[in-house]
Amino acid sequence: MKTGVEYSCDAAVEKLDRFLKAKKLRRTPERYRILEQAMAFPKQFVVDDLVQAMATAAFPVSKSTVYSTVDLLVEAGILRRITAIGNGPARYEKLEDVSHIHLLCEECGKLKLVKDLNFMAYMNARKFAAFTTSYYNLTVYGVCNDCARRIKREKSSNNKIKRTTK
Amino acid sequence: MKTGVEYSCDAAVEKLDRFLKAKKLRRTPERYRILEQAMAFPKQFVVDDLVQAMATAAFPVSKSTVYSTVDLLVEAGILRRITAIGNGPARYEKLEDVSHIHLLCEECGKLKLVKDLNFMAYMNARKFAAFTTSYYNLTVYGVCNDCARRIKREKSSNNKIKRTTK
DNA sequence: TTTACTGCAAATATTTTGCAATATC
DNA sequence: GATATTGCAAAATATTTGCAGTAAA
Repeated sequence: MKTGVEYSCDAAVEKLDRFLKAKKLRRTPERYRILEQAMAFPKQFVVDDLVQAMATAAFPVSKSTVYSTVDLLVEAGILRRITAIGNGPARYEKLEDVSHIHLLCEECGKLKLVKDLNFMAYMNARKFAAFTTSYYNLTVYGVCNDCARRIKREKSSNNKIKRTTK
Repeated sequence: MKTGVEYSCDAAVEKLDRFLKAKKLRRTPERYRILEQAMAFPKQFVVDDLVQAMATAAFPVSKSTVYSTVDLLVEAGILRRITAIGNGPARYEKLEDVSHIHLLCEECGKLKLVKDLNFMAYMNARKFAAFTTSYYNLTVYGVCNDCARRIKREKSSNNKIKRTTK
C-alpha cells in the first residue's frame, strides 16, 4: 500500500466515497487510482488493461487488487460488466455509457455508441410488471461497413482463384 | 459415433442443414441430437446442461463435442451466446427469443422475456449509419419483486438485531 | 478412400482463494 | 490496536487443442 494521494473530485469519486462509507469499507489509494484510470478509458476495457494503465501511471498494483476493485465499482453502480463476443476476459464499461445503443460488429468486435433520444425517452417511461428497472442496454449485432467491404473483397478474390484453377 | 438416426424436421433443423451443406461440413447424428436438445430448453442453458440432457436422452456425448456443436449453432444463427451475470460458464439461448425484451434480475439472475410490439416495430424500421443489423437485444437490469421483498425483509430484521444489541 | 468428427487427456485462459505482511480506521 | 486490504502463489473453473480411432461423404 502507498499513502499521501490526493483524490480528484468528480461524480464517480463521490459515488465511490458514498459507497465505501455506506458499506464501512476502506478508502485506499489503490481504489481511487484504479477508479481514475477506469474512468479515463474512452470505451470498454479488461482487467489487464487496467493493470497496465496503473503500471504506466507509476502506481503498479496486483491483478487481484484490480479484480476486487472492479467488483466494487460494479457494485457501486459505476461500471458495468459485460462479455459479449468470444471467450476473452470480462469487459467493463462506464455505466454512464450504458443507455446509448451499442452497435457491435460480429466480425471485428468493434463497438460504436449511438445516442437515440426517441429510444431513451421510450425506455425512461417504460414500466415492467413486478420488476424495478435500474438500467438497460440495447445492443445491436451486425456487421460494420469496413468488415462488409473486406468480406466482399475476400469473396471475389476466392472466385477468381476458383475460376483460374478450373 | 453412432448411426441410424432420423432427424426431426423443423425450421432450426433446416437451418442447420443449409448451414452444414454450405460449409461442406458433415451431418452427424451428434449435431442433430444436440440441436434437438438445445431447442427443447424453455430458456437459457449452459454447455453442461446440454451434456446432461444428452445423457438423459440416452445419447451421451463428450463435452468437447457439445462445445464445438454450440459454436456451429451460433455460427448458423440458431443460438446466441451470452454471459450476463457473474463468471459462470457461457449461456446460450435460441435466437428466436432474442428480440424479446430481457428482464434480468441482478439479485437472483432470473430472466424473464417480455414481448413489446412497439419496440420491435421501432427497431425493425431503425437503420444505423455504416452498419448492417443482423439482430438486436434489449436487456433491462434491475430487481424482481421477489428479491425486492426478500431484501426488505432482511433489512428490517438487521435493524431489529442492531436495536437489541445496543 | 479421404478427411472431418468424436472423445479423451493435456494445455491454456480466466478468475478466485488462502495467507502473510501492512495500511486504514 | 483491530481488522480490511494488498499481493503473491496456488487452486478452481471454463474452454481450447492435440491426437488416435472412427464415421460421413
